[in-house]
Amino acid sequence: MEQQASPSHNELTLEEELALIRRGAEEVFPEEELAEKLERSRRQGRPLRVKFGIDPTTRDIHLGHLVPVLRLRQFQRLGHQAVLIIGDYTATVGDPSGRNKARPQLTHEQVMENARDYTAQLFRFLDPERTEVVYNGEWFGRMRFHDVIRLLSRMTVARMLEREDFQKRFRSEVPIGLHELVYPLMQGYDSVQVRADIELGGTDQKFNILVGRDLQKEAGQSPQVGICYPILLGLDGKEKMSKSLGNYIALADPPEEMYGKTMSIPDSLMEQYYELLTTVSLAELARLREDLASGQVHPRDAKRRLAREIVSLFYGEQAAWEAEAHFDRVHRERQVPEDVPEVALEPSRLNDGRIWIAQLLLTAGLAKSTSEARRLIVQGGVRINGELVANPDLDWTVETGAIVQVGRRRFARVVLRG
RNA sequence: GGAGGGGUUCCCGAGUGGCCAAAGGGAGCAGACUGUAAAUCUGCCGGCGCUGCCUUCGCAGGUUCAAAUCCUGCCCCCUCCA
Repeated sequence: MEQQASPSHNELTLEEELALIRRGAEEVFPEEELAEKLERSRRQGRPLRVKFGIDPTTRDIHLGHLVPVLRLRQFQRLGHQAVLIIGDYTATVGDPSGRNKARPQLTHEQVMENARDYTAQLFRFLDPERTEVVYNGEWFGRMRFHDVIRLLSRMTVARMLEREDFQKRFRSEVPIGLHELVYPLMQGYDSVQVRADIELGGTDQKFNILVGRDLQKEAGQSPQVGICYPILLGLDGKEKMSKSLGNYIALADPPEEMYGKTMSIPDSLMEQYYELLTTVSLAELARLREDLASGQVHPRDAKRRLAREIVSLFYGEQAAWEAEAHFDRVHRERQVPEDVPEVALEPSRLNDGRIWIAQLLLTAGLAKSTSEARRLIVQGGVRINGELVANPDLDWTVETGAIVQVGRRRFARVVLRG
């Protein structure tokens, strides 16, 4: 799939290297400095230090988090040095970038726990030989109050409040905590500490990355180049991918789910996903775009391939084909999947071997309440063994092995226990 | 510290004594169409074995036949002044 780019600089021209690096990037600033840095790196035989920071604020990471990581991997394959910053300190502050309210502040213990999971997951993609992992608590934990004050003096209130996200919150009277104003300085200071040549991040990180440049300059370092990637949109195609919006594909999702979720994205999202999440070459993507435009390729087939690519990234090609087969069985042929979760019913809870259908849906987790179950039935969304259930008052005679279905894709298999 | 504005159902946001389980929008769910796409159309969208009943409008009390709406206290947020 991906050209396993050689660690040695010499096999690629500068232009080729630049092209690989620029893939998917929405912004590189300053543009010229990137080429200069690469050029100098080649001349001196010194790999660039490419910084990427994560705040372990949650345990499960999703594809959105992965975008810069995959780009970081690209750098490694080109022979550069990844500097992975675990924001154990910054996570307890909370990055306000692009937020419409303050993040909840986590305790250091929570953060450290998350951090373990995080790094384990990321090393499925990164080359440990070329990755330096550092915790920013290393330096922030040692700072004295007067060090903090000195750091704060580098920023002006006006510059902070210019930001769109703060402006919005200010206007709509949503509180802005002072600690939130400190965040960009902390991230910027990380860059000074690790002497970053390049920092990767989402476009929402632009401000923070620029602050890093300022601080580096003041520290007498050559300022880092920022490379920002678009914020990956979620499955709905509208909002950014995020856990709280529920429009995400988690790294931990099983293959079938990854495949299915990918198939449910709007067509308009395919190109972004291809570019940011797969290793399909840019030349091939250009061709695919043409074929789609001319009708040579059905969008559905392009999406099937995308889904396979994404599953392969995590589980390998074999699993990808299996996920596809599973998908076809369930969704194209509309058969019941083979791995339906079971609902265990205790005979003692039955009346004469019967159970109220709404209660069954509730027990099976297919409805949140009997009221909801009722609605689903009335609206024609419930089937037992493929038979539409029309009566919300039905007392159903339990049959072991029966398949209860809500909507198109939620199933449960009834099992009598005892 | 002083003055003013505000806290409504998942989110935004209307509602200032009964017609309010609370307008409208968004999200979500179900149905039709389809490629588990988009767009569109229809319905639902607090709970309860549900033609009825119960619980909700920051919290706690009170007035009233009747309160999201009036009164008192408390908590939280915002703005302006300093």
